[in-house]
Amino acid sequence: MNGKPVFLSNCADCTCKTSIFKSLSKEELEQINTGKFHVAYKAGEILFKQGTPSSHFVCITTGLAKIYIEGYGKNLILALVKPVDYIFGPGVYIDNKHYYSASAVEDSTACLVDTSIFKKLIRSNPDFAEDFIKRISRQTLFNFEQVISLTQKQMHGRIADALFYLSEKIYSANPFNMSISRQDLADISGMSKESAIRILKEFKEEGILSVDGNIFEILSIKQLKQISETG
Amino acid sequence: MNGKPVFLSNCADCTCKTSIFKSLSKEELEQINTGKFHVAYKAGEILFKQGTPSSHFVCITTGLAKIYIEGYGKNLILALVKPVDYIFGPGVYIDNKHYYSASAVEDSTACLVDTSIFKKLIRSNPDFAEDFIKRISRQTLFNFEQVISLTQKQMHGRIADALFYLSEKIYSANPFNMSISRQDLADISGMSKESAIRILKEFKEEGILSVDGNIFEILSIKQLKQISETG
DNA sequence: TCCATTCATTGATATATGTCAATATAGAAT
DNA sequence: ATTCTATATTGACATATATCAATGAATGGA
Repeated sequence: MNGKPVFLSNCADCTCKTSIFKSLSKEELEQINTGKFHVAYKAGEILFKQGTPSSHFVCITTGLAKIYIEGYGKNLILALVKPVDYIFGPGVYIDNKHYYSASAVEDSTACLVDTSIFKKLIRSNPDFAEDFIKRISRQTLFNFEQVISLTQKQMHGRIADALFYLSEKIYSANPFNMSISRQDLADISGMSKESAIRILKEFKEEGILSVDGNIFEILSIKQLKQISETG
Repeated sequence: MNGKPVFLSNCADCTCKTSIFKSLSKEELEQINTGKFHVAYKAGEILFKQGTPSSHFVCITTGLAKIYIEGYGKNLILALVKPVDYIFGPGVYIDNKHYYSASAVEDSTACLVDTSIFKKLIRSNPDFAEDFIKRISRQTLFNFEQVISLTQKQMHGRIADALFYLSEKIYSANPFNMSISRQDLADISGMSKESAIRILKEFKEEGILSVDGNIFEILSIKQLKQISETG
């Protein structure tokens, strides 16, 4: 795909579709289309809050959002969500509650689709169901990596992992524009923001990372990988 | 259900079925039955190893197993699995690899069913698919609790959580026979075994817990809950 | 029964990490 | 420009936790 995804009010032609919609027929996309909302959020605004009823599937069409668990006094960022990816929490199939909160990190737009339509399609279209299960599975694997990083690595390794996550998975660039705050970086890495800042400083001093305003560049991928590995 | 589940070579009549099989018809159970293996493991034996191909769905019919990720120098126990529950890792829908290892904690027996049969049923039976998704969702919620406990609570809170997990979810008893080792307890709680032992000692001294050989009893659920809450 | 091996326990010590407080910087608003 | 607010940075300090080493207890073979 070349060029930015373009949002169209008609799902069938819209290029902002998340990839799991590819197994849906025109008529099925039409069903999605019917019960759809398109909303704009300013940076910092909350999309939904942990504990509230979850009625809609959320697809991020532009910008960047974070999903995070509000824990004991601090937040843990489970993931950043960029276009075109969707948020569909585990509560939907349990008790229709959100088990994490989501907020916009950058100005963002999102498409909301009623979960009942989604669930109906999972029952009626086995390809779609399978794609959905694959997607959950991939998310679970990501959670595994995350929990191992958070519980078995020291701070340097965790920040290294977070930097790779940002560069490779989120911004898909190496000098990248860091649109998240230091607090967010800390909430990804499971440490205090002061600690996160200190590690960044050390990386700068060792020439592994350069920071110019909000432009981050990983200067030595090899060294940083090494740090990630050795914990 | 009263009395112990009884294993029968015929799935349709066997009471060792995991609850998600309830949405399967007799013929569908017959399919499961055909490609089935029933195996006995001695305590300590490995059921499968992280990184190996995952060809079978594993249902624990007697005993107790642990599933654990082999991380950087130490293990993290993701869950204990008791009868009648099954193990079906996220790798099955990604690359047919195990992303965690499993071993028997007590002498155990298990039924193995080829994953392809399982996947076929998910495509053909929407109720079964939905039950499966519900099950994964519940597991994800459990992972969330776990990661929050591990990353945001101090050792006392984490051991408290582990003790509740054992008493409520695994042994379903209050004076309970602790069949797992201190190392396992530590691997559940994400700390060194020495630290785990020290916390247990403190709980004993404070009269919150009694330990007589392998018999553990939570003496003050209230105080222990308190410790779990305050992190 | 004794030995050998694993598991549990305890103490002493080092260190990774969080907390608190102070200051600096940058953006937004007036 | 100036003030105001949120964010970023730095330092000093307290402490939670791991590591290392030694010992004790329990378990299973021969």
